[in-house]
Amino acid sequence: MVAKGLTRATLTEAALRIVDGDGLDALSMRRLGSELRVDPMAAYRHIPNKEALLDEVVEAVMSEIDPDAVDASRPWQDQLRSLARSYLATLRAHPNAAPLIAQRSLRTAGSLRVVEEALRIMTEAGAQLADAVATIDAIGLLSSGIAQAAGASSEPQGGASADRFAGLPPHEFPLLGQAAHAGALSDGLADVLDFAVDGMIAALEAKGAAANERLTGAR
Amino acid sequence: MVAKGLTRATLTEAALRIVDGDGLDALSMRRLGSELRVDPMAAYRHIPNKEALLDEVVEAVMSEIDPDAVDASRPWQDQLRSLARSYLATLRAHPNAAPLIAQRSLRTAGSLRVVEEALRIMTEAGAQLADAVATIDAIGLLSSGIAQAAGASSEPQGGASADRFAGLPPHEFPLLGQAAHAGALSDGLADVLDFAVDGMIAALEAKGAAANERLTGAR
DNA sequence: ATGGTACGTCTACGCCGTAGACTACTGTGG
DNA sequence: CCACAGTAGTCTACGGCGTAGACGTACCAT
Repeated sequence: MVAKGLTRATLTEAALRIVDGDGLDALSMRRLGSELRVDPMAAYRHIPNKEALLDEVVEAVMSEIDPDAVDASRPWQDQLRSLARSYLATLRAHPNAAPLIAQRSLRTAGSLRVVEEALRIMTEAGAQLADAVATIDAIGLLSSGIAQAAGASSEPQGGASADRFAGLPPHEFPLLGQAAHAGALSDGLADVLDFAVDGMIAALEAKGAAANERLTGAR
Repeated sequence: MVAKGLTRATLTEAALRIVDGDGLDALSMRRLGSELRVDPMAAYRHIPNKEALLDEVVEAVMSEIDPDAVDASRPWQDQLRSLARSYLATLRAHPNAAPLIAQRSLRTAGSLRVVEEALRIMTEAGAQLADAVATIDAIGLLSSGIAQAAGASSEPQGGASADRFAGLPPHEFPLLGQAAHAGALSDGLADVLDFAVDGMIAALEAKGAAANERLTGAR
């Protein structure tokens, strides 16, 4: 009586379930085994070590992103914004896995489709490849950072992190205190990505416009 | 013969030395003890648990940033750029500690001075507080992400990460392959921050200009 | 039927964070 | 001057971790 039919996919699925439900620290090989009603060491028939399992988890999350969801008929700016939003939304669906993704994001194969798609959108709009890479890097880094921060702040207590800033000595930190009272520090995290993306779009537009003027001999 | 004169500061210093030298995983209470030629449990006379020690390490790194290094006579855009650069430079000096900072950055007191300073620069230039917060958040998140990625990529092997992308099937990922060959993926990480900051500056300028026009009734 | 192979199990090793009892020293009030 | 309380470092031990290596057991092709 062996044949529990364990596979890499089953393991990954269970691992992600544990991480989502009980946090990254809760994911141990022993816990994984008990989740699947199997000896902890059984996993090692399918993965070389825990690192590989974590890679698989990252891969699983990243493959939830659907790069084809963007409407190709919209202007490239909208496409880029939409891509960034779905990237962030996916990460926010797995806040506990965000630290993993922050460390491995660009190195995992699952995100390559999204990256390629974003590069296509921007270069077809006339952007330099290096600028496009910078933009998509920034989007990836920001998204994982935001998802991570959002996950971390909600776990310890409720939303008391804003209160800590609100209690700062107002003479030393007037603006921070003000921002805390306005809720800008805690609520606005998701807006950070939009703001940054808009900013980078503006920069790309400016560069593109300058290049066009140079080409057409205008100005 | 007891009196080794252990203090919180000594512990923090040794901890950071271990992290910088041998990586985050190398920092264990036992290792910390042996580094200071002291029983591992001795640390617990000065800190409640390892979490607190990690907080101290983050604090130590953050306090290396000197927010007064920016030249107040320069335009606010340059001040912001300079602040962002010194933030990133500090984090890059401790790449192994970057994951810690990514998780705790805004929650630690040491970074508050920098944040306050950045908010002051931007709001004095006419930016909305919420936009200023978004900008500084993005700078913090990007910097820690960049420092972390830079540290992670150099540790496993040399710089072979670019080669992995270079070996991708060119039909599926033409732009990624191109970017890899151009070195844009690995070398350009530091430029990402500059690019994003420039973009956000552009956005702030645009918003400011629009607000000014509205105020003066121009256009 | 038999031998090989894939998969799950078991035991054990050396790490980890840290609780709790113990010891040696220091500075203070009688 | 001394007892005594408090402080700082030590020791032992517990439960948990990742995983190496030996061991069974069920299947499949010969």
